[in-house]
Amino acid sequence: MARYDAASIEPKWQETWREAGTFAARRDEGRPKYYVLEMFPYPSGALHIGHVRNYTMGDVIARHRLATGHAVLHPMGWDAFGLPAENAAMERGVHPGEWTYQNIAAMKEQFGRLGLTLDWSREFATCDPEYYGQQQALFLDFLDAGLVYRKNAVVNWDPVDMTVLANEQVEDGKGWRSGATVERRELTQWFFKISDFSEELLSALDGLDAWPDKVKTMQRNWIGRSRGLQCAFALVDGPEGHAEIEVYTTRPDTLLGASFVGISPDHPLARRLEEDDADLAAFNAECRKMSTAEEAMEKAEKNGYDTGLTVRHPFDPDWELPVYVANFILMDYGTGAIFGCPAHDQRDLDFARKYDLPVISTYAPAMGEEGTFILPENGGPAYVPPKTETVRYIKGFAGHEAQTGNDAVEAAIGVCQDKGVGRGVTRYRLRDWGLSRQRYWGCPIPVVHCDACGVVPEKKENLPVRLPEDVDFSKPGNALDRHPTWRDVACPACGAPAKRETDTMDTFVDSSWYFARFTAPRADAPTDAQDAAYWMNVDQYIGGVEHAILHLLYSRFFARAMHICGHLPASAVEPFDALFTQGMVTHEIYVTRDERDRPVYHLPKDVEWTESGARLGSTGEAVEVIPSAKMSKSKKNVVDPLEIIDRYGADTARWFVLSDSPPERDVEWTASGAEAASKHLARVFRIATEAADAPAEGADGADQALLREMHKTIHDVTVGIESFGFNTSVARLYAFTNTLSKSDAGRDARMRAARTMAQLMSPMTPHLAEEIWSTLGGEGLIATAPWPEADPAMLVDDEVTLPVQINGKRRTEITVPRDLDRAEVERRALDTHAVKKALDGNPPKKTIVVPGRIVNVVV
RNA sequence: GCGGGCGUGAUGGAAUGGUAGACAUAGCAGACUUAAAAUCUGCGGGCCCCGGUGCCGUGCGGGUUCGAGUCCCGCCGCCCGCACCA
Repeated sequence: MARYDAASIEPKWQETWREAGTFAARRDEGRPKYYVLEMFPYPSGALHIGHVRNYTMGDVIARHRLATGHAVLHPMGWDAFGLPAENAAMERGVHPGEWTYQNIAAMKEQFGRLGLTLDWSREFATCDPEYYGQQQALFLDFLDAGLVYRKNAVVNWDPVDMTVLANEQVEDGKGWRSGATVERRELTQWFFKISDFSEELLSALDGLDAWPDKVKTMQRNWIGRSRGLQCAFALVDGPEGHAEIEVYTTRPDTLLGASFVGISPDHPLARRLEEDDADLAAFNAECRKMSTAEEAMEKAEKNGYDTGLTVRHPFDPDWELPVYVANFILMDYGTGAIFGCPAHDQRDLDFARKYDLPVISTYAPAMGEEGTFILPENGGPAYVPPKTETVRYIKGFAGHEAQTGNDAVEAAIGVCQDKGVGRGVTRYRLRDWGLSRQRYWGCPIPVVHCDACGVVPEKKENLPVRLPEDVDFSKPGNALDRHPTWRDVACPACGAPAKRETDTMDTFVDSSWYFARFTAPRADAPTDAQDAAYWMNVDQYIGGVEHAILHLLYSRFFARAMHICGHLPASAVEPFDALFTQGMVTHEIYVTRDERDRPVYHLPKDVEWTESGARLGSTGEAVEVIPSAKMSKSKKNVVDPLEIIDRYGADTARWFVLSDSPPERDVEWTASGAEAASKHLARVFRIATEAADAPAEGADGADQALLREMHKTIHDVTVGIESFGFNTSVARLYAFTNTLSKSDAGRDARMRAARTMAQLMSPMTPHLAEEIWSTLGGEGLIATAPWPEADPAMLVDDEVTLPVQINGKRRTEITVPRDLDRAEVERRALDTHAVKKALDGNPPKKTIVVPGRIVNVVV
């Protein structure tokens, strides 16, 4: 009897599939198409177990669809631009391109061992000039269509390294390399006009039925449509040209609770006032020494600076309110100015208490709902009920005394407009997408700056604008910008000497259309109309929930923009029909500190466990263990799946990552269990191949019992795969293995059951399945054999056991024919000893019979 | 801070509002074996006047329901995102 030997089986079948071209995607108008896509990886150089989980899930879907007769597109590529390559260049002196392509080669080899159904003929990396050249063509088309523009925006500036920092590179307000305090600096940058699509991107979410609700909710909140009032507070003795402050508020119903007006440190008035006020200039400078990350701003202590100016309340010219510059007001949102209503906003209340400003409630809980309510002016917290709740207005000026916040806001807007105080507006939180990056390793923005002509787009025939190879990474900053000659170019318009743009594109641009490029990866335009029409949309997109907002929103925008420019059909403006967000694989993090107390991360395989705790295997240095977090290259808490593949085979790794944890949930990686998965596959192989040696005649009824169980398994496993319940499919297959091993059925039934089991396992453990299939005389490749179908007649049992509850607690059970009518079920339940005893001769108060499920008797 | 999610035995987890703990891992006991490995069988939430038609039990506290792990409200803990990490 042959033993299960993954090391010999797996390469054999991989070779067979490769030679047969089993997984090459072909347009076939006679079949339904199915495009399954997992978010493509950053080529860190090492496949980690999170990748294995992610790509195995997609592979299960792809293999299942292949078996159900679909023309499947399952491509793979590399999200290859980005910071890590530049960091490697600075740390090790290796060129980012060389480093990246080496990593790609290494990872591709690792991918190859997993037995995935990938069509490698469509592979590309976003750093390939062929890809980013097409991306530059898209940029030029977007520019033509008015979807791109330039404006000033703030960046994190490291004054020592003289370079722009990513938010990730700012730690506690300091640059990660220099340790210098980071400042904000304004640069002219390129923007995509995603805000033009705010309403469209919001309302179209309603049609995405196969997206997780949580992702749609996050996107809705991110886009953040709000209805409010824009109105002006007239300045008393303001500087010239500053007659009033325009504010935006979503709570105009609280206008009579206003106690101050706050403006952003970047507000034009704040900038004007700091010219004459050194203290304010210092305050603003301090505010600008903050990371551009919104999170940092929200967490920072709320500070204000009293400008000494006052404004008049729009309803009462005698009511003057102080004007503060406040560090928590964003210039990017609304008008960069607010009025503060401390009674109904905790942040404003904290601010008012800090600067001794009045607190004026405009509403309080409705009559009869006061409970232990304390007015904020009497020391209570800010009263901020949901806008849907009915409250009682103390200082209302519009609508009823008792009304919901929503009604009050609309009424207030109406009254204000009638009075000529402001106007109702709809706003969105979503900001335009700044795509400029001051870095080398990205897609060059294909424009030229000419003294005479201004900003001139590069000619399409000159694309791609290639990155230069000879670059210097000995200094921080943009290596492209300091290249001696690359910038020098003739103006595409007038031919005079001009300078290339040295900013490159955000890597989110690269990943915002790769799914479309996969449909025609070698086309000499961004897409090919026929291929796009055939393959789009992505039927199933799979990736991490960490991409729930930015990547997915940007891709939705890009698909619309590409449609406007003629690169995608109208049917593809929502590019992902179904989305699944798989959980992350987490792992402990191991850290030591360098001489400047900065963290140095270590791979789990470099850490050894001794009695005295975790230590570095190489030096014995003690290692600090930080609790599990998302596996990331930067934290180095990654596990090498190759070790498992080397030891047990790819099928074991695949089986293991699919079992146990539900795919949408995070899973903590532990080494234990791989052994068990491997044993199980060996058992499956043995039980399946032994079926051929079974006696021709089985025990009475055993064939029928086995086949009945087989059909139930087909049903359950299929449902599991189609609903991303891979762990339950695996569990069901474990159970069926036990059934088969204990069965007394005859040879034919057992071989049939074993072949079916192999088919059901084939999406998860494809090599093992092929081996069993061929051993048991299956026809052709199991990869393309038609998926088994469950016979509905075999799924139902003749008798069912119903639990009988008394007052909701299970007390006994009855076994009845499946179709027994409700009244008879009730009669039999009431006839049980337990129920009769509980009733004690009295009639039941109520009896609930749920056919096929349960009986509940209320006494 | 704001937005979103998650929380069930020692462990991973199962459960259209209907028998909580399927399936598996670790563990324990047994069979086979000179022995080990492999394999097979069984046990497997807690408590107790422990074999009973017994009590408790799905992070904590309330609520809705004939019935709640599941729905609602309020907490606690952990995780993700916050626009220049990808």
